[in-house]
Amino acid sequence: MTTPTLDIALFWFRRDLRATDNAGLFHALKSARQVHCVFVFDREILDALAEKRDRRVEFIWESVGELDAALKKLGGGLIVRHAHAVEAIPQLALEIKADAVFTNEDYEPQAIARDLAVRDALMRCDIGFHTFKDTVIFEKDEVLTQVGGTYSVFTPYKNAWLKMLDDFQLKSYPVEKYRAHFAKPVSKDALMPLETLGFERTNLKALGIDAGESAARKLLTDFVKRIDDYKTARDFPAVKGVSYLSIHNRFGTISIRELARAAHAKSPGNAGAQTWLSELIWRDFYFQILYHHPHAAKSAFRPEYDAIVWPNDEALFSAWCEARTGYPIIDAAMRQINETGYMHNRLRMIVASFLTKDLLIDWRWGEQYFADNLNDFDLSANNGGWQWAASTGCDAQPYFRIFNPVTQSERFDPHGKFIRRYLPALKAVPDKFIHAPWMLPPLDQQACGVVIGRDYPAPVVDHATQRLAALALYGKIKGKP
DNA sequence: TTTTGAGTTGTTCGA
DNA sequence: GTCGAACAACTCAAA
Repeated sequence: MTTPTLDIALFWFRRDLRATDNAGLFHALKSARQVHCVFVFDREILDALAEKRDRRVEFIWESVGELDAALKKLGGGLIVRHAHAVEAIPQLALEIKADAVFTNEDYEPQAIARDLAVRDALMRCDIGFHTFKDTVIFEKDEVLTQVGGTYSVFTPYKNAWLKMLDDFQLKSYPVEKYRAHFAKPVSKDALMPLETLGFERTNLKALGIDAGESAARKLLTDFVKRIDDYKTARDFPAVKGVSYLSIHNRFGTISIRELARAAHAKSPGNAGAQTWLSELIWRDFYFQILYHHPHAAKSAFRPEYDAIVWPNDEALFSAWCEARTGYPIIDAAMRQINETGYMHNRLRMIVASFLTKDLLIDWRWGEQYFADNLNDFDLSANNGGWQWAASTGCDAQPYFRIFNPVTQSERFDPHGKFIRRYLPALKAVPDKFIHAPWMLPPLDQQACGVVIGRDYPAPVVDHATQRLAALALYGKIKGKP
């Protein structure tokens, strides 16, 4: 064991709410004789939330509670504050007479600005600020082309990523090894009730979404048993085929290295594990894309697509948001996000394609709706996904890839099991018509109690017509700078 | 420098 | 019902 070089350090938790395999925490404990831990409920972020019932805030609050308990078990504990992080961190660092603040790197534009401000404030007090890679396997400048450039196409990025992967990248950071270096927390800084933060309980528990490290590990254990089937099962929203770990990835209640280790261990010869690992690589990919191309957060990754003049019909947008487009797969998917804050990945693609290429609405409207409503919302992945669907992003495939909502529905929800779960009005519609109920002859509509236009909306647009309109819309900007 | 091969998740049309 | 071609042409990354 090395001798600590610092006396007192502060470790700042952000999107890494766990006490195991935590790179920054490990380095803080290794470097300092005494480490205090803090989590700040940042007013900068919380005050901007209009809705006071927010599953994400509740999830964080729950996870922080479990984190505090885990740290106490290790001999430490958590200082919890409700403040502006930019001021609170330097202030706390001074209070505890810290020599340095340690944290894990956050790559989002707003986080980068916040951390710069904190670094500056700390520097003025002669306090160090050290950040570590923890959120990703490979960060911004690690996976580069042969001439040192950054990748903007996924497949070569993935190949280079896999080539670089070794035991070092996958190793765990055993926090418990330096447990003797945890400082005892001060009792007045204990976790406050959710109400004190200005928030209320949501239906998180009722939805079966459990917060914290223990819940994440339980999900992983369960998923690893199903991972062999992942490659095909992941596309069917009515099937339990995916890991459901996205929210834990968002808040770091499980280490990305732990997930990659699980996938990598099974990867050779296991198509499911390979496919899932590939999803983790996508996550790294979009993190580095946004870091190197920050303009993509607000505009098209390929600037020429900013020239598209979106019709942006507000009534159609409302129909999309409120799950009354008349396309069952779209409406069921939108009900899923509205009721649970989650949407199956296949459905995210289908509704995104529908919003941009059938309703001809700016992808940023949809991106914002997802940002407001997804429990697992992550700027880089959400932005990358929307730009992919809108054909304005990294994907080099042509813009005429337009999902047919009926075909997708038939392929990925063949018996309408998912549709019926969220649209009980369509319960009695035969499988043959569940994907396009407007095709039901009027007498049959009467018979199964679903009169189109009365019990379920007529389609707000005609796909074939809108497809051509989308092609024309994108075609207009073709070849222009 | 030039060339070559390829690009997450698709759809439609016509044989 | 199944299958291959067309959708059009560009950019990326490596050879």
